[in-house]
Amino acid sequence: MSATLGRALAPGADFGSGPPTGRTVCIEHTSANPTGPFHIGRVRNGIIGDTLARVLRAAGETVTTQYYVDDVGRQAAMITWIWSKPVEAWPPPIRAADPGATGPRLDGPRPDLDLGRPYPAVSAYLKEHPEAAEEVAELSRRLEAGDLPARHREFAEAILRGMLATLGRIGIRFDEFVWESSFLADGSVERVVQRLRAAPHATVLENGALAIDASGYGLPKEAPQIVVTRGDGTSLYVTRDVAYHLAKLGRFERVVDVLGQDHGLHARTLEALLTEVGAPKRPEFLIYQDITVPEGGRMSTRKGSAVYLDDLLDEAVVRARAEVAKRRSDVDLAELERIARGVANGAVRYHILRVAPEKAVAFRWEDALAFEGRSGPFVQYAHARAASILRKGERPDGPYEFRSADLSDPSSLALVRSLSLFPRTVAYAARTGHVHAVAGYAHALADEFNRFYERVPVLQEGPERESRIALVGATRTTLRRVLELLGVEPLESM
RNA sequence: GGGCGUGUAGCCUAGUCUGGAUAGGGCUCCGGGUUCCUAACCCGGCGGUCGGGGGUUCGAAUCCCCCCACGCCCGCCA
Repeated sequence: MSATLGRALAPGADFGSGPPTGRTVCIEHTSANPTGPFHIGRVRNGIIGDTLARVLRAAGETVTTQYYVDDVGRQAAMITWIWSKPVEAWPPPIRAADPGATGPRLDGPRPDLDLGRPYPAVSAYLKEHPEAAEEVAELSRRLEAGDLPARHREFAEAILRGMLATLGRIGIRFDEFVWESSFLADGSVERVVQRLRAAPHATVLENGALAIDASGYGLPKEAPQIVVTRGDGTSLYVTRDVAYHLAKLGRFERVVDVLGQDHGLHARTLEALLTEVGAPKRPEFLIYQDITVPEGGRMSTRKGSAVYLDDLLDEAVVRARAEVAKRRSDVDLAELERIARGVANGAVRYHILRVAPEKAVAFRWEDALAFEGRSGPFVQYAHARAASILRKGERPDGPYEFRSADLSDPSSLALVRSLSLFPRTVAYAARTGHVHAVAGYAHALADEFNRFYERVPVLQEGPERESRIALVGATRTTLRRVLELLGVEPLESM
């Protein structure tokens, strides 16, 4: 007991953190194409990736997060294709999707909405209009040749800016952005192609396309070959991804990619190509399953089944505001708003994190907005209770002193036991990538504290008072730490 | 057809890597709890063929084999 409490209460120490490993690790996550706002399906990637980064940092790793921006593919080409035309010249079906558009609006509060709005219509239109599709294909070829149209990068950056603002609402930020075009510009894609040409299983197809015979890599039988350049010599996405990964593998000791299950085959293809070019090591993949709609199927912007993160967060704030207003007549509007946002964001982040990544999640509003039970607000509430006791005990930040003998009742012992589990939980999550274990631990600790709270009158005058305050101090610190790992705001009151 | 993933009470979920005793939680539902540190809480109750069948083992949700269901992927797209 003394050891656990001592570590949890040590001033300045990060209870639960491991010593620095000296190891550098790159976590690539999210990497959504800049084509429009995030829906909740896409953002599972970011929430898992961001949390993994926090957990690995706590475990002592030196973490760099990267967002890989695809600015040279067909999707990027579609955005530039449509916005390079005067709006009056847009095909009517696309025009109909964004009737208010007058031209590319880059300086609005939501450039991802402004520029991404016509995207689904463009996508649909191209399927039925080969001549337009050919224009986009031609543009795509230009992009890949390094011939970027005047405002191309501007469009991509604007949409990305809007998307990142949304992610920022739930605490997701990136250390670095890596643009796919940079690997074409610096010649590294070309070097990859050269190496693959000389690789053990290289073959040239009838039309001149370069491929790798993948039969030895255990890939599906129907995909015996990995094509790395088209007949016209241009590279494919996976080829450019090899260049990106060689750069990452050369710079970081560990490389982790957070990928949706639909990219599972891509991951194995990438591994095969990295082996072919003689890469010294390989990336680790953290694969998560989709968030589906209750009726089944993935979220789709075009089908109208997508739930946007911003809308979810807005609704969460509305509901949280009502909850806070119900019980806090003592706070002003600004404070009420601050608490509501913290609760709302905590609920949404926790809802995604509570489930193992390999489980598919059927999105339901009432689940995502739950503030009770196994939820973010449940843990936040326990933290707020602890903080409140410490304020009233006039020991918000210590110093804390305890005698083990004062904490020999079952509730205190159980709480200490729960606290002692924190370091190994962090270590486990870091080792396995099972960040949901941290969410589970957070709930278990909050649960144990709530029981303690119910049974032990901490501030009651008596010989145990100081020790009990110390135990609450240790719990508050640990709850704060675990909430930070989850990216959920540790509210001082709610 | 092949590959990958998932299947645990009405619903959601932990545990499966590393086999161990009555399979933990949450939601819903029912019944309690507030002169006392925030009731977004606590206590009790209802509810389980751990997808099915074989096998290994003293012992299987967990390991092996077969099958079933669901999801995703199997482009010179990304």
